[in-house]
Amino acid sequence: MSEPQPLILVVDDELPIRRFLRATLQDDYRTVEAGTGAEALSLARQYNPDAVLLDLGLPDLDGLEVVSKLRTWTAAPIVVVSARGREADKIAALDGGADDYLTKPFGAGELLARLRVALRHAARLPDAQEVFEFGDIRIDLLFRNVTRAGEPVHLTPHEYKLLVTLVQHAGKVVTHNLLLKQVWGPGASGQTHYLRVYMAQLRAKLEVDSARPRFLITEPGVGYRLRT
Amino acid sequence: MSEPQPLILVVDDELPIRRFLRATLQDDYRTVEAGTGAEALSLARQYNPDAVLLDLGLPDLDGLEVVSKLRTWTAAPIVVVSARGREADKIAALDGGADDYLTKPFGAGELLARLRVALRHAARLPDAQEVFEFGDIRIDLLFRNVTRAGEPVHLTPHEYKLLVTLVQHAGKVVTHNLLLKQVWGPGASGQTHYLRVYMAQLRAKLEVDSARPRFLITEPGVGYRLRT
DNA sequence: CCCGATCCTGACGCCTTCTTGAGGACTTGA
DNA sequence: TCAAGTCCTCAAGAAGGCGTCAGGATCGGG
Repeated sequence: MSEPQPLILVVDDELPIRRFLRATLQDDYRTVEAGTGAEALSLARQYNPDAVLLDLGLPDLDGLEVVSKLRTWTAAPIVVVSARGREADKIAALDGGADDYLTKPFGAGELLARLRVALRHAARLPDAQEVFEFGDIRIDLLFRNVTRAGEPVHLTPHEYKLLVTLVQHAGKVVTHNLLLKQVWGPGASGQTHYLRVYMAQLRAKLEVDSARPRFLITEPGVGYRLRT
Repeated sequence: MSEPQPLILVVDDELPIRRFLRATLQDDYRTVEAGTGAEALSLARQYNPDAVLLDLGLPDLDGLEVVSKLRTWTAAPIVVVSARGREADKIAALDGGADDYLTKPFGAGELLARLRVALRHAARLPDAQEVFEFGDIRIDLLFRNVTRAGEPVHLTPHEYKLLVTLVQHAGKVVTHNLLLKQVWGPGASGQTHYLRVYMAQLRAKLEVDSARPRFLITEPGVGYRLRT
């Protein structure tokens, strides 16, 4: 059985360019096309593409916003295509979560090669798990849902990010600095007090006895760990 | 335990460019430099860098050959930097195993951003399992877990660092000064009493008979050794 | 503009960990 | 046998990390 062709979400508001991209990709990939940022986000949810080809110049949303919105729930590679060639634009996009940045005009061959690189990277990743369960806790990364014994648990943004970071390293010790960087961004290094406060809140919401946690384990002097 | 700066192998035969790259990288990374392909391969083996920055125009080997040779044994990201901007060159390099391709001239900011992308990808790859076992003791460096006969053993930060240092030189004698430097940092030189106290604690937690240690061996006047 | 949710910050007590010291055992060589 | 150096053990006080709580600042939606 041959593998199905990867699915690429193509996002561009100009029809001629979409046509060019479609023609370029059609031999090796299946494509889905969106003309606006909102449409892109909706189709991405719907089709869960293997990669996204994204033009930054969209009529409704800023391209960077699309990138960061996508990044909240998917690790699929995003290749940005843009007429803007300024270095600051490239840096913003790449640091914002894009995996590559191509400046128009570019050759079809280079686009395909860079797309192959992106898909190569994605293929090496372990399948991104979307649902985690431990005890009576259930975490759905796709829908940003957390339930305990079936009951929905409301988490604030920081609490949720903290939990996700722990979940993504399930079983391993996650150092204070890594947690701080993931949740509060770089520059929060050393503010371990944040972690104490938010871990306490997470425990209050998820643990039976927050004084004797079963899952959210403290590793003194090092960090925290999610026991599976 | 703070995370060390990533190590970048910089390969370019022109000294001024190497200097430029070094200056660009020096705030965020440690660098190793090579001027030829052969040197690059040898240094890569020796240092196992987190990423490689490679100029294709080398005096001895073809740049593509360096890429494919590296790819036979390492998955570290390779960012190609080249004066050749022809599309065919880019395609060949990217399909040959490079992860990105920058055409000179390029901005320092873009280089750094693309390097961050490359390292971000590498960080998501599954880590190599690092487990050491001797007797009924099992040490998992990745999970920071220590078990004895299957039962988890709780170690304080200093105890754990001390054990890790010994494990990393398993079988060999580790001098007092090296242990002190690794665990207590520079400036603790001469405080061998620390070692006595902490070795005693380790033995109490890991050995059957701490008076007759099977693994944590004293080398009088020199240091300690982990017998395997 | 107001209100609620969320985030930051500080204070406090508890507990673990680290440091330091003292005493005794062992080894080695004179 | 003695002396000197090195090592082990035990314990107590100091230091620092952690959990908890609550007040006030800040943010965002209505």
